Amino acid sequence: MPKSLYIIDTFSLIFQVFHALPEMTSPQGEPTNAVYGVTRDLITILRDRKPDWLIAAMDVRGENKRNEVYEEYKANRSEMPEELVPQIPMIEQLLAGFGVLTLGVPGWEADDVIATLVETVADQDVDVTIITSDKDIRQLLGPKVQLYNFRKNQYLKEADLQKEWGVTPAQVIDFQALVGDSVDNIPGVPLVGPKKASALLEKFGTLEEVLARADEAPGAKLRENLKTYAEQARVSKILVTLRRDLPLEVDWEAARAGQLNLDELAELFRQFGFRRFADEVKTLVPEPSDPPPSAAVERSWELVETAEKFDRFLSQLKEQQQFCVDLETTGLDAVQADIVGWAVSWDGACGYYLPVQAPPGQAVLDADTVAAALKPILEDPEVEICNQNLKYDMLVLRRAGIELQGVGVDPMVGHYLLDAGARSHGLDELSRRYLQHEMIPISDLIGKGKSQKKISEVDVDTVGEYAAEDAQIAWQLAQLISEELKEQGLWDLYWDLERPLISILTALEFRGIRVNTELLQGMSAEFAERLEAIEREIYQEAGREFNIASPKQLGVILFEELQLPVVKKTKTGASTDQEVLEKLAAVHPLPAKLIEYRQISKLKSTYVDALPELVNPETGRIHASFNQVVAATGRLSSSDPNLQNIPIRTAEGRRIRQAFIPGESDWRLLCADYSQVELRMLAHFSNDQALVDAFERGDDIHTAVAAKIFNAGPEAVDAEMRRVAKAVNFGVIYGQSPYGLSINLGISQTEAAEFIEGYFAQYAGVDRFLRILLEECARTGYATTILGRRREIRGIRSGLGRQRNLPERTAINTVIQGSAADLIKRAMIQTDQRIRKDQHPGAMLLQIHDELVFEVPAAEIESLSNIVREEMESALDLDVPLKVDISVGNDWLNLEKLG
DNA sequence: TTCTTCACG
DNA sequence: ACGTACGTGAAGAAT
Repeated sequence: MPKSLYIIDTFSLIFQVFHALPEMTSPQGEPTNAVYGVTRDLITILRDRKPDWLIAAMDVRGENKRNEVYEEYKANRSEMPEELVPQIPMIEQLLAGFGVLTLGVPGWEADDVIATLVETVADQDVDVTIITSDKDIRQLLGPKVQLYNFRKNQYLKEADLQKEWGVTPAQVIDFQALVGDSVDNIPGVPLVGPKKASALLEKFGTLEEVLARADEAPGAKLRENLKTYAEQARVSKILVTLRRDLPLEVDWEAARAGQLNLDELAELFRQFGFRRFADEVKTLVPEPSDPPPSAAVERSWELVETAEKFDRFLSQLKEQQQFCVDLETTGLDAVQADIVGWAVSWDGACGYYLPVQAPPGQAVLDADTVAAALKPILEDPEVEICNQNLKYDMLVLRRAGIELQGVGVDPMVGHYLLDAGARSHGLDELSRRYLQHEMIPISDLIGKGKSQKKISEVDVDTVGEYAAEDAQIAWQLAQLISEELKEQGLWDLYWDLERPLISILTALEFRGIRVNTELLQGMSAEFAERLEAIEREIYQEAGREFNIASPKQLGVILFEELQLPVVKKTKTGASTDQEVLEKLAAVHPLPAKLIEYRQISKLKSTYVDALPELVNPETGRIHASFNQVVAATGRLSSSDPNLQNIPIRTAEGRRIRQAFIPGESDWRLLCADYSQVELRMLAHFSNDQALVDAFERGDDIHTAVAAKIFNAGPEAVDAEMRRVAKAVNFGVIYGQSPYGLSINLGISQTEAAEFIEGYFAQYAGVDRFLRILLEECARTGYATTILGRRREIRGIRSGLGRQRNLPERTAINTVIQGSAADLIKRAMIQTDQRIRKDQHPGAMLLQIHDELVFEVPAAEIESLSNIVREEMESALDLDVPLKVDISVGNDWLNLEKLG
């Protein structure tokens, strides 16, 4: 059986699908029709053709070599359509996800790459199919080479060429040289089209023969042209001749078709909004898939399970200034997990595993002995320790009485700075990406589903191999990512900001926050009663019982049975969200009750009932996670539970805050929040005089802006004017559109547009800043914050209208939100340093984007408040003052403002 | 697992 | 003509 090679003429395919398909957009609003078309075609090829190899030939930027022969070559090519430009990188990601090898040679065209590939396999038993609509490539046709046009679903073989052009593949070049090509601006010979070219070549055989015997051609004008334009025909021939000898190294293993990265594809499809492809691609992976080639470094590992081995290990470890520690533990929750074993590596090549828990009959080290021996090393600030997600290990160690000091490079956190928007910063993904190494899945050890084993029940050899691999790979990644951080100018941001934050977050999570569970249980009972009462009223109004929590069933009640109007739709049906219910409340009593039900039920299930479940029985406190690598803007996020979204906006919800209390009765909570940080950032960046002045005077910023846009004195600003100004202020930070503002304020789009115009007229500096921001982002491809944190943003248009698309809004918001995140991170570090230097008993408990919460002995409120205010207000030196408001109380609800 | 809804800055 | 502020996490229903 001959093998089959499919080669995609990538840009030919892209242009075809782009023009064939209607406009489509991703959930983010980026155009996706070409991406969609390419996806569909790739799936079709892999599913229906099952090629052995699949290669995408690309044009690569660089001086086009054909221009050296003929300046005008492709001179009349128009620019790529605007809607297609952002789709090219998306398609590149897609090809990578499908595991399609892409090949290109700078300065040469995809056609030449294809010709070279065809030449490379010419003497082998390989059938080649080239996916293209390009006629130039017909010169490659042969007994084993065919072309395929996807849109026409049409193959073109050697024999078809004879029918269509009346020439043999060997004559294609001469044929095109005579005919020319207006698309590529190849001149050819005037008066000669396909028909005449075909006739001439049939009679004379070759171009040279045609030119030599021009006198024998029919027609006076034709004879003259063949002589006059002989040289032009020869140049044309050079232009259309594809190079078959480009320097091309083909990695045939990488070119093997069907090596899909399903995780990556799933993520891409989600991003692009291609729901139906997700399942389809799963069927394309041959089962079982062969593991890809292993890492470049030869790795080995040793089990350290006896006292003698441990002594030898320890003396070696003491020599190391840098190493990686990875703990295997009994659980995922770091503040409840015990150590099962220690994996250590200091060169990526050799790894060690020290078991302290194992199945009966297997030798282990004594847990306390190991911890005691390692403690001084881990607590030596001169020893640099790295690991993937080091915060986890630090938390487990804290519980074992060890406070790790020398935090080095955490590849996860480092990678977050390199590519904040990456789908994953996980070890598996980084290993694939940086080391081309597929890691042992944890499920190989403990299985999955309900038959999962505990890791302490798995034999030490199996766990050891797995654990040592983790430590070794993390060590290698730490080296590679350090280098890349340095190359990209992100090292200082890592070392001075994110790295110290790892320790701070560890301490904060370890400490946790005390919660009054009795109070919450009381509220739960109260809410339960109220829900029952509202439920009865709802059933009465609806005329029957149904599941109120089901948007689908509720839709039936509202829009079919009660015949209320559909206000807006979701993907799956009529929307029943709060905005809709508020509108419907005007015409029926039921929606108002639904709003109340939803509110109480949300509070009960998400907070009142969930929080007590998360109280750690050992500490009586909640130890939430603060994640450093989730938010693409640089913010932290919180989970298990999310303590950054505890209700405050409604009186009913705010009551939940009463349950958050200091750890001791004579302690208090102290909350410090930045006043208007994002608008201050905007003022700083834009240096807009009016805005800066307002902050320097200490004006209420919304009132000041209202006065400006309504052209009134500040004393004349009423509540309504201030409300409008506040919405406009928020809008600026988000890259507002008149539509968005009109919805927010409940006014017409025309009015909204006028407010926006008014704002930018008064604050011309802001207008200028935003234009420059977008211009820079379009040029560099990144939004960059005040401390140099970067987020890749694709799809910024260079035209600078005020109507902004998603990438533009994202860019604006990322710079502002991200800079505010930089600010508070630095404030956390400064404050933490001061607290430790002054040996202050106060402790940081929470960070909520622009706010820090501490607990402090009542007697030390003033001292802590001074530290916090000073450090927060001086964390960055901006062109506007920073203002911090501080309040103190016995719980998180009843706070009184200080000073 | 995905969708809808809603809590926060 | 279309869809529309930025960034998160969690619960419950539907798939």
